[in-house]
Amino acid sequence: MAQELKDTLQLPKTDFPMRASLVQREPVRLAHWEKLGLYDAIQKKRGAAPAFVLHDGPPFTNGDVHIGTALNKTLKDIVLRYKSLRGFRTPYVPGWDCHGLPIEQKVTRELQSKKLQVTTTELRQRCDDFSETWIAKQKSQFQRLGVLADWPHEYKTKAPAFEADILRTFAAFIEQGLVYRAKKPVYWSIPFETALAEAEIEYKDHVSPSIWVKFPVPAEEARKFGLPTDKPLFIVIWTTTPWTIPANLAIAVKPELDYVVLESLAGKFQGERYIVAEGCYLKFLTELDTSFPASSASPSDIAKIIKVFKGATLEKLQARHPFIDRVSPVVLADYVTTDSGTGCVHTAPGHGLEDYLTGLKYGLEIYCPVGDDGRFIDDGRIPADLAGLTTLESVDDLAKKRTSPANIAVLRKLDAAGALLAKHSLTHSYPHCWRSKTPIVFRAVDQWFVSLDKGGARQAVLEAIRKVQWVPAWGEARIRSAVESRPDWCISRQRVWGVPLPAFFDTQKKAWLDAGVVRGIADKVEEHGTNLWFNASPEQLLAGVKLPAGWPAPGELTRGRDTLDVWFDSGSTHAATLRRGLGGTDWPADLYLEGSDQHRGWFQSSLWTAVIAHGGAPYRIVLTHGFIVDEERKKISKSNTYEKPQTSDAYIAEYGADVMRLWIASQNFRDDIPISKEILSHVGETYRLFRNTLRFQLSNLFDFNPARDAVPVGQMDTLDRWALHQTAGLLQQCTAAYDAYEFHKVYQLCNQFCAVTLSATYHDILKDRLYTLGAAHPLRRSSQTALHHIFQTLVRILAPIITFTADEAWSFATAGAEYTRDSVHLQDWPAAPAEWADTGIDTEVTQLSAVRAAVNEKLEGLRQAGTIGKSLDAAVKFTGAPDDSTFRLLEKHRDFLPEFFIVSSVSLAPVTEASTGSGQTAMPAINVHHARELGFARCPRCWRWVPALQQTEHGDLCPRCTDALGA
RNA sequence: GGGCUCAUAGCUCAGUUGGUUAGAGCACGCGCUUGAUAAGCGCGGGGUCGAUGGUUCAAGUCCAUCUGGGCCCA
Repeated sequence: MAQELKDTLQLPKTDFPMRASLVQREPVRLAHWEKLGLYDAIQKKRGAAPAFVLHDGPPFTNGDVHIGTALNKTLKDIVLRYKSLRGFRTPYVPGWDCHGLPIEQKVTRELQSKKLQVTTTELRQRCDDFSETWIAKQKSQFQRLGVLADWPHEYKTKAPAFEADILRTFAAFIEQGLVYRAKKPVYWSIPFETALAEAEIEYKDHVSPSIWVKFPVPAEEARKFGLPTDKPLFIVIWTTTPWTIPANLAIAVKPELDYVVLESLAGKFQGERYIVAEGCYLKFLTELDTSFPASSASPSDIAKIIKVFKGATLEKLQARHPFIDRVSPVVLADYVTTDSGTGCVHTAPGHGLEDYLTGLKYGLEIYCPVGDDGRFIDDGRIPADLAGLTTLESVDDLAKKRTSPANIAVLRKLDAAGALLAKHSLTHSYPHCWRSKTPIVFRAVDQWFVSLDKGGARQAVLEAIRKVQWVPAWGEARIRSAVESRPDWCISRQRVWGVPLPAFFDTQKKAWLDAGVVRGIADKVEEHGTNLWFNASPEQLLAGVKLPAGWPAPGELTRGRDTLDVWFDSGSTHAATLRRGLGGTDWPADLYLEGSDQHRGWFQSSLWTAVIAHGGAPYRIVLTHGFIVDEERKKISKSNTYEKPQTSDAYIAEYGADVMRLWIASQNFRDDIPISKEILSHVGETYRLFRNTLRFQLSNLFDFNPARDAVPVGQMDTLDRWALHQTAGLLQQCTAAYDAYEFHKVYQLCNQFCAVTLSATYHDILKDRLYTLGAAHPLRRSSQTALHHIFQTLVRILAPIITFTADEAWSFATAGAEYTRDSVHLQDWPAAPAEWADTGIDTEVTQLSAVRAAVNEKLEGLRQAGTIGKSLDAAVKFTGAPDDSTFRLLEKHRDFLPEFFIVSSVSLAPVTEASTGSGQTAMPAINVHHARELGFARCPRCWRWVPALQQTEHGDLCPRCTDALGA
């Protein structure tokens, strides 16, 4: 009997499964899209539309896609899918960053472990293979995320055409006279006679000499700077690399630090005065006199402070080198500390990066009297007896903890000059060559640089920055400070896996570099790749290239061995893709979207190359995201407890792509982006909310054909019009959020909309009329019309984010099947007709909702007391003043109230004498009872309690159900 | 150490130009329903708005300092 009645209801029906099974089913949809040629179909559809070009920052091709990279690619995909729905043509050419040390190093280490010796060409080939392998893997991992892209037109920085464009960009730099050659200190391996990168350095304990050296301050200098002149005055420095003393060109002090003139009162240095930082003088005294402070003597017994002053006052004081006849001026540097040494730092611009930068600032020579072989060069400026001595500590030296010949000789010189105040041994962490295991030296070698100020380049870049829209806005300050503070760009690397820097050298080792020649070589590279540079002779390389006047004959030249900084590769991506119009792109890009670390990286390298070579920024908008952190907001790679999965695939395998995409959308990505099991499980809940919301709508539209059954908005029911009004609001707010790239707002808005507006309110109320009315009842059709519109709106709002699920729901809605030839991603962004908006209805329903909440509160009391179960068991009675606004509103919608409150009856009792007095705004009093108490009977079909049932062939039914059955 | 940046319920987010008892969804707890059912509904508890000091009649909101994160430098 009950079953028979149930069969007369219009119960929801759909094949759209409640369970998503994303992990299993997403790959099937991917294959379906592949078959449809979805990317091409979207491009074709928008073929004539204005373009929105997002230029892809290429991921480095040396490992699996990290969750952070997945975040980046997914954000790009969300942006593009949204823009595409909005009607833009959205070409997306993905890129791959292929060159660089990490790959070269991995390959080299692998070769080493196999004890293989290979040629440069072979090494490069293996790097190429390595990169290619990861490109294939990463590509499938990106695709698994649902990233839609023009994979056939992808760009690779190692592709010959791309490499040629890098060289052409470089040629533009040369042409403008920005490229020059100068020395810069690098890590240097003496046994291999090669520069090393940071990654090729191993830090190990090392025993070094620790020496205190005094630099005389001539009396006339002391006078100029207001220092006492009656006794000998020295500035004291400390170092652990005595061999760099011959290259000393300055002494650095910290401007805001206090310094003292200290007079020695005892021992062999009695009567001498030393300048050291105040914070260092006690320690310094300990070094001078080993009996202090172990003895009972107080510091004041062995030294006294004559004067105290700020470091800044010493700037440009000219001290003297201890054993070479030249000055050593005092310079100011912020990195000076009192942690070790004397606060007066020995500065040799040719032997240290900080020293080098200070040297540049003060116009000091980048002086390096040490050759490729690690030996002092007889340059006529260092003492002749030092020439030829090596700075290398042999394996034997290291074993016996002996120091290098160069160190020993310099120590002797210092001692002979009376400049050596103290000498000890110090065990500290020191960089060693990863292959020879010997200590490295810091040594200035010739490098190629780009002048960033010549021709006003820096100003032009700063100007270009102003014209770009930075999101968030602080990005502008960040890149500005990076651009303002960066020194000239060192573009040469002593590496193999990269684009060769096409310079030639004559027999005198003079460098030859010319824009036209570089272009000529670029043309050859475009055809043959850069292996040509490593394999061909200079004659072959230059064959057919017009040499500028004055160049030596090709036969007298050798080719340079440097490669270009990989930032030059990445800085050329816009030229090699957008300017070539690859995949239908244009220059400049509308959008660059990367992590905030790229302000100093790719955003900057791209900006310099674009401004210098092409006169403007390569992007109109730069959007940045933060970094992924764990539940404690610590960087994910530092998670200490256990090895957490960090690859995209590991998360996909557990949650599926749509949940991961929804997680990404849920986060305000401008800040740090936390990830944890808890967060993902909450996102999973929201995913189910969205899925079930769509499913409810789908399942209740099973018999609805919009062409046949749709009700014009003007004839729709009040509640349905309210729902449309709400939907219009949702659409308007979500559109604004998408336009501002604030996807987390879309997430919050949709969440609220689905949970509150729909599930708890609209859908819940609708069930009665959808299920129990006759199929074609106008009210039922009205609601179905609204559901249809809402579904169409919601599914498209969600489509850029949960791409798989939205497409799946779309297919069921339009074709009644899991897959169809059409796709939600080929549709247009929804539009809310003006007639959807009805502020009057919205205001009234909002007011009624407040009453509904109060009614629910009362019902809960009955439920807790065990009087009623479902709200349909209840009858509600309002008692209030007839002129009360709420009461009047209730009267106006009197017939609609039972349905709205989902109860069986609502009665309104006006009380003429306002018993409560002044209660103008007071809610009418609410009384709830079981409908049975009114003598009502329950209709077995619709479960509502009514005053009387009627006999029908289906048994006793309420009048409405009788009508519905046409009985 | 420096530059930029973040800090509101267990989680993710709102909090307009400083103005009543700081909001939402989810999660959690207690029920209901069994005609969205590995679903749905109702009610409820939960925050001294990172800390301290200041400006103000009034501060989550403005200022200073600090603490703890993040990115980039050193």
